[in-house]
Amino acid sequence: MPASYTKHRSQTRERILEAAESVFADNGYHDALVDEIGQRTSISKGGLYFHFPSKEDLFFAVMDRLADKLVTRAEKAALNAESPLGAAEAAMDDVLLTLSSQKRLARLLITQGYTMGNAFESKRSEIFSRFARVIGEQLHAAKEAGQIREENTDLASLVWLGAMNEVIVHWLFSDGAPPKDVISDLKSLLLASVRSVDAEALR
Amino acid sequence: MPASYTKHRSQTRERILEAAESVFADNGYHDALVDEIGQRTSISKGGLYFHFPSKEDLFFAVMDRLADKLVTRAEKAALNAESPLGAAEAAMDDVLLTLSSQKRLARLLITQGYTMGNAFESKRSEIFSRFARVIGEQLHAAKEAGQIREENTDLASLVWLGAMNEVIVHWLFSDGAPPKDVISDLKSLLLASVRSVDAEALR
DNA sequence: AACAACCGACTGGCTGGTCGGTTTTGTCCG
DNA sequence: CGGACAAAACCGACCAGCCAGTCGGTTGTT
Repeated sequence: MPASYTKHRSQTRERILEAAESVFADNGYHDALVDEIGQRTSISKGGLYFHFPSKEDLFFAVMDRLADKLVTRAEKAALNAESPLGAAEAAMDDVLLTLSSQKRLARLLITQGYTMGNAFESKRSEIFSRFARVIGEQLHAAKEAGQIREENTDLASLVWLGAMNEVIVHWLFSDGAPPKDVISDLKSLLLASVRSVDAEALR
Repeated sequence: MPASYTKHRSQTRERILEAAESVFADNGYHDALVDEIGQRTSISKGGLYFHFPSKEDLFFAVMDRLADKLVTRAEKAALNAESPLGAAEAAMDDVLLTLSSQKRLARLLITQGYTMGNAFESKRSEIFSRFARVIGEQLHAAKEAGQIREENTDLASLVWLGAMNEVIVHWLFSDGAPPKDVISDLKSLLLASVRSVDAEALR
């Protein structure tokens, strides 16, 4: 296989992933038609199946790519913070802002993890675990630094994740109400859930 | 229509709902076969379609029935509490215990709201709103009573709901680890998220 | 020539829903 | 009481639409 193939090949893969993302986001896994992904890509069904063995694999690739993008962004945002707790807050902020500015992505990421029957629920779990880990690491560091009271940082990161998830879902379903101040309220709620009494008194 | 029909009629409906609940819980909406519901009920497909106009309607009926049961239980549990915040805690406790003792129900309720394509996501939203309202009412009362600091009780109820949801999902996907002390840790996290500083100091 | 990349008409399995027919249940009357 | 009648309840073989995946063939690249 000549080397220059691989470049063009990955370009095409990317084009397909892009189109698939939007089709899955619009319709959900079941109602998304492989043919429509073909149309938006101007690649025939046969072409698609040359690059991805099945609709299912394509979907997984889309989800992974999406999670990569978000986690990378969030980690980068966390780097600029001064304290561990600040880092956790920054990561949370970044994810909330990103998702709330891209309704389609939010819908895809949150909603569609479930949509493929029992055999595939684990994919949702896998991706959410990645997010939980990012938060969890910061919380753990914050505990070491005495910034928080909470012992169970793994649980706390789940709580944060779940709360963020639910707030976004709620926003997804109710019309396009932008969660301006909701985000800051949410942050103070979650910070309060873990912050130590000392730190609380300082406010 | 003779009056005595209706009794037998609702019995049969109940039998169908029961079987449908278990089939949907096992397989998810899409992979659940109407024929299998028929088999478990010993009612033919035609019989099912006499009682429910479509698979979709049957699913909705199952979800509504489930939500009814849970909300009723939770409200009852809340009645026995001394304070509003205690009531919120009791309701949370009840739901967590109920769901964690019935994995299949939890899976159905939490997971399957999404599984029917974009047109039906609102059902999930509707049911979750009912739960949020139960929590929200208690939190609001707690605010009036000065038990909590948080202004935005609607948001707080979403946070609680989302956190509970995520913890349960996590438990669903990781093996059968029972969330014994996790529940009490979760409760203290959530209470801390809203409790006023005064109350905190009293602990 | 050889192989990658792509094409698109076709098919095969699947399953919600239908419908003409059968059985059961309740009612009415002689 | 019983038997005739109607409506409800139920049956299950069948149908029709849908769509992921296939495959023999074509085009482009090295």
